[in-house]
Amino acid sequence: MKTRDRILQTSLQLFNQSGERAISTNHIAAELAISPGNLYYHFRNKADIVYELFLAYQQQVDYYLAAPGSQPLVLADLAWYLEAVFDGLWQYRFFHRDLESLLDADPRLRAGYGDFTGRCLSAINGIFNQLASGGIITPRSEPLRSAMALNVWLVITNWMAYLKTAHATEEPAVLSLAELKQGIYQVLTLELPHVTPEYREPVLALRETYRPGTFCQAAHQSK
Amino acid sequence: MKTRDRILQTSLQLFNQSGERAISTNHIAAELAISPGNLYYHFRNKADIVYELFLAYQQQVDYYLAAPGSQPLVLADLAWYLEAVFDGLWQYRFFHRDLESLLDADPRLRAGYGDFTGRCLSAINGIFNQLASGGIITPRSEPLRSAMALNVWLVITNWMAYLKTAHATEEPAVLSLAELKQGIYQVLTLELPHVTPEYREPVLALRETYRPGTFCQAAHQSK
DNA sequence: GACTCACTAGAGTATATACTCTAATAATGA
DNA sequence: TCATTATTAGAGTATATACTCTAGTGAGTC
Repeated sequence: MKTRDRILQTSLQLFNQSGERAISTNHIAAELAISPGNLYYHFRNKADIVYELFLAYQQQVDYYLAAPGSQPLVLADLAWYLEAVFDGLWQYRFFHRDLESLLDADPRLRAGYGDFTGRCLSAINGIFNQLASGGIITPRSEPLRSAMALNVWLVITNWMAYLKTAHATEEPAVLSLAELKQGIYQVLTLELPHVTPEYREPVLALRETYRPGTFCQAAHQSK
Repeated sequence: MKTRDRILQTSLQLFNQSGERAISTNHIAAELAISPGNLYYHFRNKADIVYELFLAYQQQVDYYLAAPGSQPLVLADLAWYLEAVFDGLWQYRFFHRDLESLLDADPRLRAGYGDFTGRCLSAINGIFNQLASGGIITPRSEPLRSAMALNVWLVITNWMAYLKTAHATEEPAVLSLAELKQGIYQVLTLELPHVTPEYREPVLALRETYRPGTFCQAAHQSK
């Protein structure tokens, strides 16, 4: 593996573990057993590493959240979307911790992240739309759908911080992918009132899969 | 005003402005035109300042979110609660930015914040309960009410980060209390499906008050 | 064999950070 | 009055951080 890629990989791992704030370029170099000079040969500065990680994050989420087109969605699709988003969130989980400082340090990142959020929101909106076509949720007016999509986004992106700050007993807080995915329970709680009567039972059953305390993560695959 | 209080006040102001990460004890001392030694005479370390600010934050929110007792609530009460919570959030807005690092730096804060969140969640839960008594929202089972309360909390505590990261055009992002309170629009969107038919119109009207883009903030006072 | 060039080591720099120490001054109370 | 205590200034320390600079090394090419 090329040094440049190893730097990205190790940075991501250390950032996820301890937060970007706590990890210096010297830490990264030390972990890789390379010299700081070597690291700075491959990256102009720390912000460039973060930015490149953002691009990878963005690419992954964009790919999985690709517009569902115009075909109606079935329930398994909903589960699949949720799993995919939480997977992405998990892999780049350092990112949503003090995002504000990251954006303050890099205007490219600020602009890129603004666009990224916009695409995510309209993707969620589109998914709502196609879930309505599939008869799973009742159709809503556009402004309401947008506000709902934003709420979903707010719950998704804040769920991890909640777990690591309000719930954690350990010091520092550690987290597993399974715990993170309990956030899906919260998202489905959010959508529940909008589910059509005939789909209420199946959605409740799906939701139950992610109930906090339940540590069986069934594989929800489709598509 | 006593130096100790001036340190707290200025720290809060600078933290809110630029984030705790970017503000050193030397910055605080410089802003106050006192010596670093003087600052450290009043506070053992930076974490102690943060902790004391947390105690004030906690006290304020606890006060305003005090259990609504057992009397039913009217719509104005709901508006009042939302305004109060967002006011508290605004006044100590540095806090929910990289909260994780703050908790990592101080075990007292971690423990205190865990309890605090618990109290907030059960307060929200209780408010739901009394809104149901007041005929404003339809009664729900306890587990559903808890999950709803958590979603409300997640939206509230993440709304500011959303504004400052996804929406901001300036660099660094600045924010006004009025913009922040547009988060109430999101919270009411969340509660809308649970509102009883007879209260749907009034709640929609209240919600409209906070619609993003609308910059008139009517004073919602009661109690 | 000389030359190039991507890559690497490692010492070093300027600056910032959290925090300490000593000595001086102001307030207080007997 | 005078001693005690609270408060302050200001220089200083140890450490960390992001980043730079120079001097290579080794694999390939003509």
